[in-house]
Amino acid sequence: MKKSRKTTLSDLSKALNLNISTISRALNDHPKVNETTKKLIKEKAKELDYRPNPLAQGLQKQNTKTIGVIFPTFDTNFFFRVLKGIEKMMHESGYQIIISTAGESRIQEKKAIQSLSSYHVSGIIVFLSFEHEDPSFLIDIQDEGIPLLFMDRIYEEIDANYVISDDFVGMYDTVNQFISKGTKNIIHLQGNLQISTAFNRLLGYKEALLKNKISLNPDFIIPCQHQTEVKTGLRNLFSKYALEDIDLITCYNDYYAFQALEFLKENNIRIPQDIQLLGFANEPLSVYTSPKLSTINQPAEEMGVIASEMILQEIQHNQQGESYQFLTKKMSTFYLKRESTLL
Amino acid sequence: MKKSRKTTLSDLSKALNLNISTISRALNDHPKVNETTKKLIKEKAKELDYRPNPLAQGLQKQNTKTIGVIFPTFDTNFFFRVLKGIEKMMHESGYQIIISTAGESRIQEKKAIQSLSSYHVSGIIVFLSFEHEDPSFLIDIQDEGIPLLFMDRIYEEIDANYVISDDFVGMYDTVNQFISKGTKNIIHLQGNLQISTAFNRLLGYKEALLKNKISLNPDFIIPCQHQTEVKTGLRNLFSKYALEDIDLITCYNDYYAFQALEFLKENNIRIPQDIQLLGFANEPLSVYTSPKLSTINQPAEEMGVIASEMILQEIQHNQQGESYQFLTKKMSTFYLKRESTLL
DNA sequence: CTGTTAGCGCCTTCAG
DNA sequence: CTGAAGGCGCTAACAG
Repeated sequence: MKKSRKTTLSDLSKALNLNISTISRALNDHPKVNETTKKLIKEKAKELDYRPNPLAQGLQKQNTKTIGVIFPTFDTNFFFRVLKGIEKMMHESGYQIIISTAGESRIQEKKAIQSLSSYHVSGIIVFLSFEHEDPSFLIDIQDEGIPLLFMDRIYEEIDANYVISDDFVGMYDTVNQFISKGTKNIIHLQGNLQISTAFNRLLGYKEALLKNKISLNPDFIIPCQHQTEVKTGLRNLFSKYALEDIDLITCYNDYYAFQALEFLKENNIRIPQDIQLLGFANEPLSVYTSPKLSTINQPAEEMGVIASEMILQEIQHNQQGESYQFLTKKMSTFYLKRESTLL
Repeated sequence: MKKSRKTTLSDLSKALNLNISTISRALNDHPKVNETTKKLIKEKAKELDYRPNPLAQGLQKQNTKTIGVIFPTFDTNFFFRVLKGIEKMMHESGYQIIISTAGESRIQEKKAIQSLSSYHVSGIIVFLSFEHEDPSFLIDIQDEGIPLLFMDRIYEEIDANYVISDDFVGMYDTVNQFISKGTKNIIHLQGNLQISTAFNRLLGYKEALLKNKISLNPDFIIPCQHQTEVKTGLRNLFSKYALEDIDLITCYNDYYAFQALEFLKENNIRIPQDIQLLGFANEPLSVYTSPKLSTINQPAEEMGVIASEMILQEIQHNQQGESYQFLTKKMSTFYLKRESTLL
């Protein structure tokens, strides 16, 4: 039950009768170290299973090879897939990932980000869910030299890298396509508009109607703060409208669509014959429903990869003192027909 | 564009003309500090937005308030739910979470754990996926004073906390119950036996047959390394057996069951009238299939919570130099009838 | 109650 | 090419 300590540089230094700084240099492949001693040191290091202490390194260099990631919650699979992409890239580049979820309030969100910054992470990939009236705390973090990359949401005030999926275009194009093929009465199950993705998807829906000169029926936009409200919303709708009045239901996301699917099935409404149903996000489970859910694909994992590449780029540039030009990368979405739609 | 530095203790010290250690003590609520100066210091700290540097603290105290979590992969929703539980508890207790995925080889797995240990995390919650012939590296980490808690898998050689779901009993009880109600011919879609959960679920199946004196038909155990092999396996089975020869298909997990579901539907086999189907794990998506999947529930989020509580306990005991008695907590599973089974 | 000092493990000048 | 010394930010032991 020996509480063994990790071997440190000074352990090596003693073991080899060399100065600690020589050891340090050798291990960092400093050019001005004798090749033979370097080899000697490295061997000894391996023998004693030396592993540098990232805390000490971080304290010294003000930079740990660690990337922070902030999620609003672990609720949807989408984040999971993004994370997988991030994970892959970062580990390839030798970075650790430290994850924090922001919880349910903007105060917690702020705290989570600040806590990450105090860990001297090399950069933070941020999914923000709340509207921050005063985003200056984000700018403060950038000023401390920590690159921020925002996912899926744009802040006009903040100069940074952005990776977003094209929510607007995805919805717009798809609805447009349905209309042009004769679909008339289209519902939208709208998400929480505080969240920009919900806002943009709704916007895509509206614009597509507008473009086709279809007047907006307010009853056809059903606001749901959460997927649990979907069924009630639909019940209301159908208390006022007949089955024939509705052709297609579009949704803020796949989870909303799953709820709608259940509702329709419970009421013996056939999909897609009676009503078509369209999700958004292409969650992996959407292939398992029956009928299989048609949806709009979002390249989640790829978004993670791209985000990682971008923030790594920025980090590198900063380290070398070069200037860096921020980018906004829009990931394209596309309509994925399965069984819950006809077209 | 000022590259502002974070405010440190010595900044406060200068600003207030007080010794740095007084500042430190005041901020840590050390009893022997004058209440007025303490108040003064805290106000100044807030004013300058002082936040302690966890790297420095960690270096000093050999203990960061951080918990490492190792996952084999981000593939299944189960981990996600466990993570949610961990997340909740840890943030309540003021711990950060640092996540690492182990990747596809035992070498990477080892590296991931060691890397976490070098971060001086306060503890590590470990999902191991591979068989390690020489688990001494795990013991080394324990010797360094870092508590390890293993999830969902037991290592006889390693003294530690364990949280596992009762795979054996879950499968055993359920199959037993089906048999006692007259179900005869039961298939098991077996997972990769390297993984102990797969092994235990298979074992539960076998023992249930044994207990009821049903002889084991080797054709009825279909080994699948991965869910992608399920359909082929079933195709083979049905090339040899008729529909009437099979009453129930049990599965290593829900994903296997989803594949089986697809296969059965593709072949116009009715569920549950012709064949019943039983999953394992109660993945959230299992309610969205049709028919809805009957499964064996695993309390994923709760497992995360319990694991967190246990490792936090151990950490606390260690810090106070008390002795600590390791526990093995078995989370109970239960049969959850939905629509894909009759009983 | 407060100040002084040393050190956690590492890197980086500056000398030699 | 190698050694000595200082410091990153913080805490803890020892004085006063």
